[in-house]
Amino acid sequence: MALTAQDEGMMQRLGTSRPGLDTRGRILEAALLRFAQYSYEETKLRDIAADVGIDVALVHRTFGSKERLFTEVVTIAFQPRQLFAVDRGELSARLTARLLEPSLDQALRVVDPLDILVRNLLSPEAIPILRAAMARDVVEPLASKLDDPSPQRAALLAACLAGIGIFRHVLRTEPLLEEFDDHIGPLVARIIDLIIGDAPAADPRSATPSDRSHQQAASSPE
Amino acid sequence: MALTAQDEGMMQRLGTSRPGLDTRGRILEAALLRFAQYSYEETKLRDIAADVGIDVALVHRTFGSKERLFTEVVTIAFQPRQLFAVDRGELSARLTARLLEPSLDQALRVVDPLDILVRNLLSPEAIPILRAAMARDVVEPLASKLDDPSPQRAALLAACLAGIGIFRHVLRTEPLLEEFDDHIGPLVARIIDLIIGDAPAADPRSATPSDRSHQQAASSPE
DNA sequence: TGTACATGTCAACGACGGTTGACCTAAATC
DNA sequence: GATTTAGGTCAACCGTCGTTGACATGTACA
Repeated sequence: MALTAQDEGMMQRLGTSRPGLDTRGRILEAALLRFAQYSYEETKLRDIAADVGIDVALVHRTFGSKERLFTEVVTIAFQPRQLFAVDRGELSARLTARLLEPSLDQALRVVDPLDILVRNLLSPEAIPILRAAMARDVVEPLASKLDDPSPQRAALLAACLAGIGIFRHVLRTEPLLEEFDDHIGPLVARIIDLIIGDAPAADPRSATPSDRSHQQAASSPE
Repeated sequence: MALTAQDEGMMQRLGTSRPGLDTRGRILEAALLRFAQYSYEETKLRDIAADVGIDVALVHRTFGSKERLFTEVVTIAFQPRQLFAVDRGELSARLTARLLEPSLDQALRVVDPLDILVRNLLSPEAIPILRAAMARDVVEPLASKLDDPSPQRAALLAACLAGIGIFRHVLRTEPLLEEFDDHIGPLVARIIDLIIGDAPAADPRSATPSDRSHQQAASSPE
């Protein structure tokens, strides 16, 4: 993910306007980082252009519009990153580990779907794009790994993970800021396990104390 | 947007420039609804002004700036709504019920902290304001109700709830859109119970993230 | 060689939205 | 009655940002 030394070397070697030299790719790369770090509105084409070292107009015309650039970024970022390509047993460990990472890591320039999602979840123009990507690249593949094939659990899991990600990396809520310790880390893992957990047969009607109250709650408002 | 019949009646009854007639209050009310339904950037002072039936300039000058208006809105919305003023046993029911509500309900003019939070969580200018309100009005009072006095569980709970709220009301993720049914509703309640759940003593050390044995913990709080 | 096309730059347009200042009007005050 | 003052309008300012069009340059190809 460097763009730097090597690429610039190539730049010089190949001349400024060498056709193939993938300015497009470099724009995408820069955009990826920007959108993972800032919201849709915060991310300005001019900044991306500056990152790459070209003019805004070129950024714009290369992709047709900011929206289309974002769409490509999302598509790339949501590319099956094999985050889910593990046994169900390892899933919570994997996901917890991801959440544990100290921060959206621009130092390593690792861009994860979660980064993009978390940063842009509320931007009106980004929402439709993210919704589609979520369904296609997250909820569906995740659901297919669960005993319960319905997408609801998968969506619920994604929602909770995103919530935690937002509170940590965007809102920067104090108590969640530190490295998850022995106390909170396993709790997160348990939440994940609970959601992806055993068969849906978890018996909605009878058991948990929350059930009774849930019933009344459902019928009450209004 | 709303504030129609009754308000306009008052308007006429009292004359256009009746001093006390709390134009300020009406602005706040309109702003509350706007910010609960749209993001910070989406919410335009001009719209709020139109809602109230006055000029933008007045809205602006009444509060000094958009930011300060937002701050007041947040302060009001986060006012102890006694969402947490229940026994711990009822907490998950209460919170689940809140999440169950069909949508951010502008018809009933019920504005909840969750609405405001969920809509504005990513707006750069809103974040510092929300962070403060979260800590003061949510995490702290919530934490005080838990066995585990540390604010981490409370923050974690808030994060998950916000995530679910965002996916439902903002992203509008398909599988979470319908009313929570018997299947997913109790699951949410169990998640909540798990987080606020039993003593932190849940053995942090031994539990590997993928440890399955803790399912019961969810179903037997208290 | 000349023409086409890709790769760029530069300057400006145009919409939007928070903010500001001049001004108007009607109560309240002296 | 004159003056202050709060409540309010109107028009314009100003910065930002996606977007567009005119133009330059170099490589490819007939």
